[in-house]
This record gives sequence, structure tokens and C-alpha cells, in this order.
Amino acid sequence: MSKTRRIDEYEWELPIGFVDGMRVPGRVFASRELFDKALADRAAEQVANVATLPGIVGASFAMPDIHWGYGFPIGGVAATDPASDGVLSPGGVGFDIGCGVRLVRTDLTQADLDDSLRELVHALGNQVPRGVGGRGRLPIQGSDIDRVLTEGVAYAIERGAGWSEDGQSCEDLGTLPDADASQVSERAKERGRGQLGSLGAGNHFLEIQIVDAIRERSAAELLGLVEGQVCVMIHSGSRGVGHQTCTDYLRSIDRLGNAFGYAPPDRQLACVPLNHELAESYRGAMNACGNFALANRQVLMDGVRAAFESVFQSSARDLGMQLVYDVSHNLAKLEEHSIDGTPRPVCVHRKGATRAFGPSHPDLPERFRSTGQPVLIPGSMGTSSFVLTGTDAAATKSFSSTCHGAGRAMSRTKAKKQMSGQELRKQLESAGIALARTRWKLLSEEAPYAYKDAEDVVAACEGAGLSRVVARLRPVGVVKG
DNA sequence: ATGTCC
Repeated sequence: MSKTRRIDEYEWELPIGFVDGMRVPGRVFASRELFDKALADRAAEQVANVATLPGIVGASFAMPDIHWGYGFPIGGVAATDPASDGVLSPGGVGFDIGCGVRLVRTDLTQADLDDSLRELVHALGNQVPRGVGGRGRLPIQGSDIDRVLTEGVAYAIERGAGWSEDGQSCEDLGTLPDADASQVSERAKERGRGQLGSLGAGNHFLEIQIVDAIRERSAAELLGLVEGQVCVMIHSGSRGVGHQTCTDYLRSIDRLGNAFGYAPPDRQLACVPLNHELAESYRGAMNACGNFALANRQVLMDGVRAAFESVFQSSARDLGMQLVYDVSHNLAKLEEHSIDGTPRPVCVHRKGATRAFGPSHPDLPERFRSTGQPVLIPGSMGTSSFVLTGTDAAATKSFSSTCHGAGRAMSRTKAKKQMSGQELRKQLESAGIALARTRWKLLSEEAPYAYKDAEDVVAACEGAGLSRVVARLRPVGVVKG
């Protein structure tokens, strides 16, 4: 195994030869401390494994929140070139296809919560179905599931869950192109029909947060964020339909066998050439599940607005509850990037990594021309979350990508052994954070000590030039699965 | 992450 090399304060190289068969180097954006963590849980080895994929270009990248995942590390970015037999790999997207984050602003300040925080957390808990299984707020009948999978946010709005302008504040305007509902299995659709507008479990959450530090005033102003303001962050994904779709396609790829002369160093790196019809099918299904995830967060936000309306006896419009932005951090996208100086379409896998277009990116909507694309980074339970913006430098450094969150630092099993759910609840409440009723058994798996510090992660991304920190948000109320 | 095994 070759030695790692420090390239810069926040940039590390895993040279070709770190593992056998690498076509490009691995490159990890991290402080020394975070890079050491990546090496310790063998996630760095996964970065090197990804570098063996056919058609991979540039390098196999990892963000500072990298940790061990299925095949690809979570926090990994890999671009493959269809013109050089590049592949598409479900493991490079993850089981929770389209998982992402949404931030809603309000005109309320922390003082408005003094008498009503507990009531609000309770109301949110009632409006937002959660937990494993979980029935959604908006049941879907028959073939309407195909419309969810094709239209995303637009479908939810048509069903009355939201405002007509909400799509404008979502990545891809709330509807991923190239979605093909006919490539999603009936079994996956059946799981999806009952789950639109449900939070899920694990690290998925909904939080009432206070903007407690502004670092980039003009960008914050553009996004409608001011210090002391109440916001709501939603972290959720495509639930059962995405999980089933990932499972379905891993099985289909497995059935093809080793037909393309690529022997992956890890069976979980199963992949198929982009120009093979199975890749086209998976891509259509993946985008469809991404649309489900977008629609899911839209319906969840509708529940948030309803909860605020009931508690504050005022309309969501009058409360200023505009959508700030919505990002997905588990998708593979066809994008144009400069490869050896020539612009070429490549397939950028982002698994636990967020697209972060800079101010001069041609595909950036006009309204973000002065700031770059907004990026939402959820912290672990009870710790701060962040709003970032993309940089032009990221286009050449990381295929326009940045981090996605705190990143796990301890296994679920180990985290559970440190503290009981009830103990953790007491700790959060003594820190002034209200917690909606939940299943205490699973709570301690999500304890802050089980995660890296999101503050360190976003600082490393800023240090590496991949994004800029706009605002920090502090949680005061938590709704968990 | 996930009807934590069809």
C-alpha cells in the first residue's frame, strides 16, 4: 500500500497503487484530524477502490464528512465518462436515493417561541408521520404514483401541498429530468404509495432552529435569513421506494455477471456501463426516486406550515414561511465538466455529497448569480446546522461538490451502548432543546457524540475552497423518526 | 438508510 500525500492544508492524495487497479488517484478534502478518521474506519480504502471503476476521470474524491458506506464511502464523489466505457453504480448513489435537506424560513424570532416551543414541537410531531414503516400525510392512489415519480414537487403542489412558487427554490426546480417511472418496480411503487409525506428514521429529522450567526451578510439577505430568526430544517429521502429500487437494480446488475471485464475489488462496487440499457433503466428509476424524495420533503414542509398555523393562529403566508432551498445529496447526475481542458458530459456520482455550483456556473439560476448555489448542511442531533454557497473553484477541484453533513464517527451499535435514549433526552432538554415524543430505543444511535462536528466539516470545505459558510443555525426543537 | 430477511 503506497503512502498518502498531503497536497495542501485541506487536501490529501491517495496515490495510484494505494490499492491495486486504480485508474486515477484518490483525493480527500479534510483537515489532518478528519483525514485520520477517514483512514481509521477504512473509508479512505473505499475512496481508492472507487478509483478502479472503468471510465473514472480526474480522481476519486471524498469530502471531509467521509465515512464507511456500501461500496462507495458516504461523502464520495466520482465522475465517469460515457465515452471511455464509464460506468454507473447504484452503490455510488446509496440506498436512500434522493435523500436531502430543505430549509424553511419564518418571520418569527426566538422570543416568539418563549411561550409556545413545547406546543409547537408537539404540533409538528402530530403533523409529521415518522419512524420505520410510517404512513405518509398524502396517500397516493393507483397510477398517481407515476406522477409523483415523474413530476416531483409539482405533483405535491397540484395536490394542494404547497405554494406554486416553492419549486423555484429547489435544486432542479423541484423536478429531476430524465425520470422514468416505468423503470421502477411495482413492489417499489407499492411501498411508495403509502409513504409520501413521512420523515423516516435513522438520521432523518425535522428541527426548529434559530439563525445564530451570519458569516456572509449579502448571501444571507438574498436567502431571507437574519440573525435571531426561527427556521425549520427537514432532512429526509425517498423512503421505501428508493430503498427497494436500489435493491432491485443491485440484483439486476448482479444477474448480468462479470460481463464487462471489470473485476471490482469489492463486490459492492457493482456497476454497469453507462451506454448499457440497464444503466439507462437505473438512471430513469433513480431520477424517479429522486422526484419522490423531493415531493416527500414538499409534503413534509406542508405539514410544518400547518403546525405553525395552528400554534400561532396565523397563515403561513403571514408568518413569512418561504422555502429557502432544497438540495439532494444522494444522486448521480449527467453534467458537463472540463476533462483535460475539454468540456464533456460526465456522470457525477454524489453519495453523501452536495452539488455546489459557483456564481459563474452556466446552469445556475439567475437569482443566485451573485452568491452561488445554496447548500444545506444538517448537523447531528442537538448541534448546529449550516447554510453554505457554492464556489467557482469547486468546478475544477471536486466536480462542483461539497460536503453533506456531520458524517458518522461511531457505529450505531457502539453509540447505543454509551447512553440510553431517555438519558440523551434529559441532556438535550437541559441544553434547552425540546424533543417530540419518539421511540427512545433508537434515539441514542443518533447522539451527537456518534458524529463528527459539522462545524469542523464545513470549515474544512471552506478551507479547501469548495464552498463558503453563509449562516449557522442552532436547534431548539427536535422531531426524530 | 430500510416493512433492519421474501
